[in-house]
Amino acid sequence: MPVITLPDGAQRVFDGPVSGADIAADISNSLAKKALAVTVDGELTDLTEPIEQNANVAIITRNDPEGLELIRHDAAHLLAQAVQALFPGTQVTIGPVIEDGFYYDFARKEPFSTEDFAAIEKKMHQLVEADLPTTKQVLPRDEAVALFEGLGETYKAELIRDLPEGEEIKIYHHGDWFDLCRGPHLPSTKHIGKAFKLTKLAGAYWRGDHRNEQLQRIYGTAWASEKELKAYLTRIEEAEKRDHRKLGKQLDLFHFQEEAQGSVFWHPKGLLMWRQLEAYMRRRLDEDGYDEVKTPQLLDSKFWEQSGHWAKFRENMFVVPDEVPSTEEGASILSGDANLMALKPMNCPAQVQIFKQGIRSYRDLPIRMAEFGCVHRNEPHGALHGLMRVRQMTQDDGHIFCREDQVTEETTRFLALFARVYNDMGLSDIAYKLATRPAQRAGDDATWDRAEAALAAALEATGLEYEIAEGEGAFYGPKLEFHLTDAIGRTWQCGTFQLDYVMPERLDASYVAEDGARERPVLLHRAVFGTFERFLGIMLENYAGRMPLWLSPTQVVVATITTGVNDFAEEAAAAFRKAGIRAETDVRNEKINYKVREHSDQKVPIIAVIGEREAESKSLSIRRLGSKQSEVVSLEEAIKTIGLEATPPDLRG
RNA sequence: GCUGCCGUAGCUCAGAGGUAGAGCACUCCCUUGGUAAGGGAGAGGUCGAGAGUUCGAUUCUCUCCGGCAGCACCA
Repeated sequence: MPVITLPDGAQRVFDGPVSGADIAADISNSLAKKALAVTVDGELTDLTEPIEQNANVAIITRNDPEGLELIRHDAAHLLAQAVQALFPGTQVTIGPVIEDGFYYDFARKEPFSTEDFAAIEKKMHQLVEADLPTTKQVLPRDEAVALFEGLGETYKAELIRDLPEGEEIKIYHHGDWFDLCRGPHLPSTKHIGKAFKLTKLAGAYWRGDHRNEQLQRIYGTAWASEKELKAYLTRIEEAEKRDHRKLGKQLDLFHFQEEAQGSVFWHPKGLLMWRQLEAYMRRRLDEDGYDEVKTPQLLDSKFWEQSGHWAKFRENMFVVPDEVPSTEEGASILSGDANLMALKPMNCPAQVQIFKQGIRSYRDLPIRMAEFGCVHRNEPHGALHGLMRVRQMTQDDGHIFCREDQVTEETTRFLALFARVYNDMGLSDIAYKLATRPAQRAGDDATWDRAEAALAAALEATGLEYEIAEGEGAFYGPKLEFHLTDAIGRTWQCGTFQLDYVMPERLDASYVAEDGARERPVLLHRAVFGTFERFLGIMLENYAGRMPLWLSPTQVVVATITTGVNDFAEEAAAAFRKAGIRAETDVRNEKINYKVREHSDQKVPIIAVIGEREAESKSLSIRRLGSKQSEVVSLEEAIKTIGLEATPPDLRG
């Protein structure tokens, strides 16, 4: 006699096992029609699954978040079903739900093309129309393997073999098509609805390993209603306009060209933003007890061998011989006797050399060393992505050398600095991750245990929510990663904080402890922005190019209405500049409408218009970006208020 | 690096087996106009590079280079 408790607290008693469908029907006819699945004591399950004991049950419809998940999951099956109907011989593999949609990975010799999408979608719609019922079948492992192997579905058979012992092997049928699946699923294909669309086609490695064969992945998006689908597509379209690569071109901030792929040509306006960020960060670091240093670009390979980077990353380093090759030898000199140097891919070994000069005492610690360090990494072609992933980048890098008993305090201190900076930048959507030991690593397990525990403890103390990124740590230590999201939802690691017991050992850094013994310092690698390149990319997308006043390359454009007032315009602009405000004039023989439009397109935050009236009274008509209003104020007043507003956040009173 | 798609004027894009087009931007002329495009004229292209097919290729085929999306990688 199961007692079913519904979300509103109401209870219903049934005299035997009861399914979600029965319960929905018991409540109302309309609910029975809308029901997609149920949660039983919080666990999502099929509508047909019998419930034999007392339970809290909620009926899931397409308007519930779980309902949307189901729609997407079923849409993935639908895609596979349609593809196998249209392209016989295609093998299915996996097809999970992802943010905003789903994908399915297929194995097929011939490539799919996005031109196939129309036909596939059409087939999918037909299958929805056909309203194929879903049925579940549980099979013994051997039979399941045999079933899929018999169909030539070797990937599925492999998946079944690898399922943990004791796990129920479930096959879901949609009409006469079926797939191995954990479930649950919608009652029938009709419930998927019409609000789906195939979006892109890409390669993906079987089981995420590049040594395996590559599959063809078809992505799709699916929603509870066509209205939501349309809203999603519009949202993506809008977001693409905020792409920092587009903004970089439109606003004349930077460019790339193939003679220096992955490296940025910074134009004057882009560099102005960079300079504001750099000056800001330098002030923050000064205030927080860092000593700024500058280390060489090219270092002997022996440092990289010592540090372990040579073994792990040589392929991704720019290596140069340290002598001028003669023409005949030139070609082979890299593999010859010449001593090898490398452009630094990171700053730590170089900064450690500064630490190692002279003898350090425990009294000197912590030493906080900072560097705006330009590094080069030969990233794979396919990895390059605008400012987000480049080959030459400048990190706001820093290394803290401290005693073990200072680790917690330094971590906390860094987290406070990080929070201050991101707050000043107006960035709040940050994901915190604790990246733990990777498979290939240096240092023994006891050291890793210690390092991971220390980082976790410091993080816990801050109360920040974080997720564990298993195996994602650096080869020398665990990391705290700070991820930000770009315009279309991709996430990028910006800041980082790494706890390292290995590098000091390898590079033989030590200090004299209280008892006179030599001790290894703990090395904390840290960056707040990460790199200026990526951080600027994130900022541009975050603000859609409308940067806060203090970061705007041009803060004010003084635009004239007639040439008769040009002198006053020049006078006003000069006065702005004298007050530290970045001002330009626009005295072209153009209409004011035209000028307003052009500077608005260029996202200039303030346009100061001068006509006869303003010139006479030594005033300006101030128009803010995004506003249609304008306000006439005296030149002195404008300088005062704009000057105040343009003050970097850390310098405001 | 892998898979798929793309590469035409400074920018955004159209085009087709027979010597290439638009809008904006640019230059010049007219216009002195009050808050998101005033008018006219002009200049601008080895159609990413190379090879092949063809009487003829920017268009078709192949190779390379670059870009985009995803995967893999990311000290």
